[in-house]
Amino acid sequence: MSYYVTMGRTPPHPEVSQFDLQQVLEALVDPVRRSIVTQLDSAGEDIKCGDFDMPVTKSTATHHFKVLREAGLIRQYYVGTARMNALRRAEMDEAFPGLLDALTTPARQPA
Amino acid sequence: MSYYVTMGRTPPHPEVSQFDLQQVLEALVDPVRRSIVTQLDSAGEDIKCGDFDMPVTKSTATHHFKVLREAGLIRQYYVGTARMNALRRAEMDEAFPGLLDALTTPARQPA
DNA sequence: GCAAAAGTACGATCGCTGTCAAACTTCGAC
DNA sequence: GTCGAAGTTTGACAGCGATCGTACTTTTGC
Repeated sequence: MSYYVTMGRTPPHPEVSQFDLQQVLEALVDPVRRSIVTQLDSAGEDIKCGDFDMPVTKSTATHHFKVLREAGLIRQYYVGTARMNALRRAEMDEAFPGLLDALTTPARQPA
Repeated sequence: MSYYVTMGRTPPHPEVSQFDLQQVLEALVDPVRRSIVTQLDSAGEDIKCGDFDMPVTKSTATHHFKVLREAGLIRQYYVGTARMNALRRAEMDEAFPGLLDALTTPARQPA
């Protein structure tokens, strides 16, 4: 367990300047992934992969986290064997003002 | 050419109370459809199907308009042989405040 | 060291959707 | 009425992406 090894397990994260609207929308259009974002937003704190409420297997969950991470929506880091997930709120707001607000705010009319 | 016939050609439109976020996002995730919405928004007036700048054939365009209409994003009506398209801005804002703003406002950071 | 826990990687399905071409319908103009 | 313009409908096709199971890796705790 060295610092180097830990870094080697840190996946790549895009910078704000690299955020792409198309990619972000493709990430958010999936209900499971949108639920992940919503849970992170309402929790207000980082959540480990295994602690989300999700109707899919672990391998599928890994896929969803990867899509969210590569779009810039979440930041992932390890704590022991657990992978923590943090919502990149401020950075998303900087790139796409109002977008996350519109999606995390409960809708007015719809059922 | 009677009033009845004209009505018979009017396609069904959902009411605001029936708008569904999932459906709206699925409509807006497609670049061609998002471009349609953007063009309507910046034009500020109704546009006929044939007057949009689109990289697809007519039959594909028909499909895209249908998806947008069924999601509640546009309202369609006939004027002669031309089918006009109106952005349902106010109704969308009522159902999902800030969503269209976030998508029609040019992004800050991204390329 | 070893086993268990937590995720990841890889292949394989499988359904959905964006696309087109071709045939058809509707309306307006002449 | 005939013709052209404008869209629609239908069927086919291709590619993508969500899903799962299985095998693998990494770390912690004993």
